Amino acid sequence: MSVRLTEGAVEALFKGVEVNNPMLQLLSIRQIGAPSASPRFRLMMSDGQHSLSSVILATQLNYLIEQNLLVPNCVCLLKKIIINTLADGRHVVIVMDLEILQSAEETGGKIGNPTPCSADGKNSSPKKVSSSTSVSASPPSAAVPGTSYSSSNTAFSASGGRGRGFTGKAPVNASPMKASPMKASPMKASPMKASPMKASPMKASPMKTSPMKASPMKASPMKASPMKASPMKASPMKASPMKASPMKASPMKANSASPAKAMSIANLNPYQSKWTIRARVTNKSNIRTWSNSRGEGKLFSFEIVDESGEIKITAFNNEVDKFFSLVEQGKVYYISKATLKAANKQYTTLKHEYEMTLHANSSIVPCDDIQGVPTLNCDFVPIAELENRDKDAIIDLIGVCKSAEDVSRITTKSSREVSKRELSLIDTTGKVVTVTLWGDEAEKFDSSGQPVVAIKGARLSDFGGRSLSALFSSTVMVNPDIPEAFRLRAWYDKEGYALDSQSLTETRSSVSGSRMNWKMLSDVKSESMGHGEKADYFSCIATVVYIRKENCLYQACPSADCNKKVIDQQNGLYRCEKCNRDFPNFKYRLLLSANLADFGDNQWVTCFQETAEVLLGHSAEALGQLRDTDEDAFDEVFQKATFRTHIFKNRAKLETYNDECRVKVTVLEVLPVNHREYSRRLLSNIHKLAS
DNA sequence: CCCCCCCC
Repeated sequence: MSVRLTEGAVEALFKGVEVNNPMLQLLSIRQIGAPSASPRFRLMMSDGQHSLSSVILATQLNYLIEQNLLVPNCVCLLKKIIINTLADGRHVVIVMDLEILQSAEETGGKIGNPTPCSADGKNSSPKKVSSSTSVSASPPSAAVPGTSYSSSNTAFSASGGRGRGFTGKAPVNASPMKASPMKASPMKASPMKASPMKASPMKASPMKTSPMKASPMKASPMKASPMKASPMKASPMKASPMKASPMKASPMKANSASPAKAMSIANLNPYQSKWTIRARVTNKSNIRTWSNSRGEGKLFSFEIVDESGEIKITAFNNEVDKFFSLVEQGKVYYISKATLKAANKQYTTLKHEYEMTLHANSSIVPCDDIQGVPTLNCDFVPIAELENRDKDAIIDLIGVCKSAEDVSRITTKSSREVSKRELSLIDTTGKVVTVTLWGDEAEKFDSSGQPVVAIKGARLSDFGGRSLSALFSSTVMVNPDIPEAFRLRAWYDKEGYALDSQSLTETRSSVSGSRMNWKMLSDVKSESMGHGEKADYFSCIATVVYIRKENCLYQACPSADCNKKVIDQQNGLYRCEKCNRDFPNFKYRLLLSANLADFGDNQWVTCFQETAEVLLGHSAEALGQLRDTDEDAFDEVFQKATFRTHIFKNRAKLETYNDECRVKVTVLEVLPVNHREYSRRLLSNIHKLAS
């Protein structure tokens, strides 16, 4: 079988015209520069008519040569190339990604009799281009911002383990090449595919991700106080990241010596130095110092985002002095003349192949034109879904901070002191998860008012089942100005707060701790609980067998701290004796009597407002409305709450009522039972009964 | 050129 080389492609490339997906034959390989751990290979490629020797293989493809996959006479599809223009006007083609479509054996020798392209005017009569790749040199002026390259198949498209969405540009395969000869080739099954990146990951998800990405976002990351002065504001993202501009569909485009105004982050690479990007700072670190055998110094780093992707930037020493105060979280800048190097995947949570280092000539200029520059790309994972995610996954999460611990100091294994604070976040899945904040973020966090908290890039741990930990690279936002946050706020205030929510994180303080004084209901009588001077506190796992719905609601004084029952004056006013005032309104409060049972006994208990709301799964206010408007629905609430099993934390105290002494049990907290705890208690009780 | 991501 034979493949068809892309006629005319070599001549086009020689002239600096980009060709999308040319199919070329490799004629020879030469190592250039000093031998090193990462050598450079120069290739001579042919289209059957001409040959071109100014072709350099990007080092990440060196393995193809080392493994003898890329050998003379094989036929390659160049899937991503970059054309660099040298000072003297010559062009160098960097091959970023290629696929070997036909082995040297299959090809069986040199195709045609190509003559070398050289600067001596050999190319004065451009040949007609083969139908498989229309070569048309667009004028440089046609370049648009962010598309200084023709797009290609797979290079730089999103892939990898990061769960969050990536608003990268869709890969546009503009190549008219249809049936890939590869399909028919026996090579297909072999590891000849040169692309180091997974193919076609883009179709996987950008659209299914949260609407946030398509929305303007005003966030207030805690770590950035300047944010308060300059709220992040972004114009809406293009609704469809999958849509390609006509420009990008152009199979070829002239490589401009003076690059277009803005390059996209996803296209940044070490092989081209003349670029400017326009991007928003999303995650600025503090200044850190280091001291090791190689020396000492200071640095800070930050991450930037544009509509194509994200990249990390680091500044050292002089550049720290120069740029630290200029670079503000949330602001947009033009950035140019920085060094690109391979990202150390061990340390980055971003997906970019490269990261950036600022140097003496680097330029960072604030940019007022923020049109189209997105803010954070978050792909929030529902809390219930965390159970199905792998340990160590990097997760974006949003939830209402139901509760938070006080900040505490811990000492790490390496004897460093650090502050930490644990938050309990809940979302509409009704599940709760513990998130740990560290350092400054832990100290500054204010949980008052149960704020909505969004975290980009937290790490999932399997501690206590499932829990999350903020990283240095995480961004924590309190009450971010995004639709998800508004939705969560409304949901929580309406119903979420009254949910008998279950935590994915089992902590000692919540349930399984030694602080729990576990009892069976029969112990209340047999141990004469509540008979002492002080009340007895105990916990049990029990099932609700009856809830008295009569008189469970009362009309209470509407003032904030008064829950006194009001007297209906029958004139539209309600009197609070305690406040000595008449009010035009009241609030509903719950005071519930329920009968709980376990295998040994049953017990009447009292639930006040908060515990009653959890038990019934509705707010007192909602129940009051329901009783007044829909009695069937009201009854159903009680039916649904009956025969449910929970953990009850209780207080037992002897009370005298109408000259009769009896133990009153008040429920202080209702917690969900998980299977593990249930089994543990069951075993413990069996032991107790047996002894 | 850093690379710390911690604790129960």
